[in-house]
Amino acid sequence: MTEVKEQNRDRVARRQVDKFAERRAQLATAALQTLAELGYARTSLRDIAQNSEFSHGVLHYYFSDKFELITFCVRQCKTECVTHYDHIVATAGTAAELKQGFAAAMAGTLRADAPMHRLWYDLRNQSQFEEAFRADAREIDQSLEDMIWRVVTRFAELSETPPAVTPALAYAMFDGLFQHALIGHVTGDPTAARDLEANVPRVLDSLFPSSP
Amino acid sequence: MTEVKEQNRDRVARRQVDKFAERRAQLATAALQTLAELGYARTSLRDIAQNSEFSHGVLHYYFSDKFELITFCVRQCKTECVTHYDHIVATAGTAAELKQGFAAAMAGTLRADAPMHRLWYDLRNQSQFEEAFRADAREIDQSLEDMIWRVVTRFAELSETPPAVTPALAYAMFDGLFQHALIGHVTGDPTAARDLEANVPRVLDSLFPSSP
DNA sequence: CGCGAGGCTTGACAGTTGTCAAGGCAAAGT
DNA sequence: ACTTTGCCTTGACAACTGTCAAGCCTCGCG
Repeated sequence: MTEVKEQNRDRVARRQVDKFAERRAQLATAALQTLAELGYARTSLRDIAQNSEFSHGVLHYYFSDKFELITFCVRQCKTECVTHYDHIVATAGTAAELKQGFAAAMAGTLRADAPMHRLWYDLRNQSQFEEAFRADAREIDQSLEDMIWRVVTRFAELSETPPAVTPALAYAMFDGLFQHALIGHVTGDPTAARDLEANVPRVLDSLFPSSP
Repeated sequence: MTEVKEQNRDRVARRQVDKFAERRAQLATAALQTLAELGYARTSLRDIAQNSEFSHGVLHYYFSDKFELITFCVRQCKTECVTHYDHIVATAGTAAELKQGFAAAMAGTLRADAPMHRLWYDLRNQSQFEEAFRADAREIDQSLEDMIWRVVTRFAELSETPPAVTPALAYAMFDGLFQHALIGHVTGDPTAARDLEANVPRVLDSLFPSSP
């Protein structure tokens, strides 16, 4: 009896926790969409609420303050960003295939998720001014570096050449490449994605001691 | 007599124009300092005025609105950023000297002007959200690209090897490199500047068809 | 000397922002 | 049927923002 009661209470509690987490995610999605559209500087809590189906008061029911909301958003942003290239690494059978697939994936996400990416750069920049964001931004940056490094090392395996750079350097170069393509793409350069797709293989090659 | 009068009036007018321009520059310097410290998102006109020796009303005497002030700042930012490497290009006598001088200059300005640089990245990011900044950001970006390209072509001359990349690609890579070093430096990584100085030569070499 | 204009301060305005308390409403529990 | 609980809305608050008009001070000119 008491046992049954407790079980019920547990189940209810768990359902509530799930629902709570679900709502948080839902609101975070609305927040991400708004942030990606307006940028960090111009996004208010009311803007975010208006982009969801709730009123502005809800945000303080699910998040303690604006920082917690945005931090939560950043973490969710990570999930969307990081997993993009891993299946390419897994499925590519040859070095050339990996190279081309990687370039195509970068150009693809540039075209498809440009607002998301510009938001990521915005938030990473904010972390230079706002200490509260640093830990999360650093964590995401690290997992992006890891992701790039998985591509590089897999390419090294397939082409049987050891890479000539550190993970950090490889990431810095691809990130610079991508960011410039993004700026071009967002500001209306129609060839930005194509140029990126053409440049990624060149940069990837340059990471290895060329011996022709 | 009328001639003398007119000459006087002209001189007075010119002096006023000079004084006007001087004050604008002075206020822009205060604004730049504030922006570099707080970031675009958190800088108000009152913050800027408090960082100068005037009151907040002055800003609307010298600038029509906030956008004009910040745009003016961005242009002034350019002047400070762009001229940094040109004397290295002019004075270097050998390829090795240029390579080392360039790396040292990058590491030096990273250490000395980190807040300025993070502001530049902030503003360039804003230009992805705020169309009003795009033209100026693009212009600065272009002159930075040109500056990098001067280094690269000079290096090509001195080492008698043609570069294997486009100006845009060269700029993207050095910019990525610098930006990651900046983030590291600002967020407390003590080796960021040293790593940058070590990596710049590698990247510079990688821009040329290596033939060992 | 008076006076007009330029340069700057002051104070106020309307709008926006993050925050939070009071309350409504429906579903679950008893 | 009554209460409790969780979820959400509403409305208000104080602080802050960009903007601008009114006025003060000072300097140079007639």
